Amino acid sequence: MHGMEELLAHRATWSIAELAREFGITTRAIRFYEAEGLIEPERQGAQRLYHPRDRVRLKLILRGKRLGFTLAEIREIIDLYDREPGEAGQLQHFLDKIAERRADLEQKRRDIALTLEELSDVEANCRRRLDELAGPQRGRES
Amino acid sequence: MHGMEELLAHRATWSIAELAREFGITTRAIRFYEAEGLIEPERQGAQRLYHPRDRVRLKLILRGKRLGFTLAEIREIIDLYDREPGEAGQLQHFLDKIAERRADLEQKRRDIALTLEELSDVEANCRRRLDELAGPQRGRES
DNA sequence: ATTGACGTTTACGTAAACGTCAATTACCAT
DNA sequence: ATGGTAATTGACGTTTACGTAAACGTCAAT
Repeated sequence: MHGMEELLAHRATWSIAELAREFGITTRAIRFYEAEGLIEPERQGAQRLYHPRDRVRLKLILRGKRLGFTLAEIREIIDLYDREPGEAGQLQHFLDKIAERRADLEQKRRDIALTLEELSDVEANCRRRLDELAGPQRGRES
Repeated sequence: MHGMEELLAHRATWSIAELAREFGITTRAIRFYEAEGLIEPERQGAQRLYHPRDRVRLKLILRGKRLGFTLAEIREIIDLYDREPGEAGQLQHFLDKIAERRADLEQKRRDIALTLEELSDVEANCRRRLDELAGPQRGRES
């Protein structure tokens, strides 16, 4: 009944160590993402103070990483998310970027589907052989 | 009406340069994959000769890379594919490996779904603003 | 006053996945 | 025989994404 609030998202700010624990990464990594321009925490003197916005970005970064995007690509994606203004030309270029990302993601999705299918095949073979090893005590089972 | 057969998969063997062209990678990369134990082409003296099996593996490698797997992970996956024997303990350990891969892929799938949704939101906002820029010539449409 | 926990910057190290020469060698056509 | 083209190995360089260590500041508790 204590320490719960450290895990929940109610609080408005976090220290670097808290975020590191929460996301299972090192503080070094978090500072590195900042150096790469992916997050910009507030400063209280020398200390960094992370706001909900930074937490969200961290989540996006980690998700991007799971998908195999480079930090540069992740930055592009994040930039797509929170950009407000937009003259017509910019917006069109913007839509193009989105289309690129989407194509990439859909390729990945196809790749995943294929791999999952193949894994199912492999697994089926595997189980069949396991049955063959376990079963032959009594001829065969149906 | 010539050179077609280089693109098709009928032929039984390929040179390293042919495969490099076909898959859009460098010969250096192909040799590197071999050094990492991901493919083992036949040798004709000094030359390498690639068989259909090697082509398939190259495809798997590139697919794995698109999904952000490391070469070590890709090797594990490939090893899952073409392994014949199996004592019971091995087979179980094997099924565990498959389960791990599957979990990883399903996480990626969720990540992709989320990202695609968010991209759709961003795109919708973007189009709305484009309309706002183009539309106001005549009050508003609808 | 000191210890400990946490934070900071700066700098160098490292693993992965190739790229980029360089120096040879093999094969083919003229 | 002689280019020209394609292949080989080996060595070193490069980028990405941090890890690791050093050297120091800050603050609260003992």
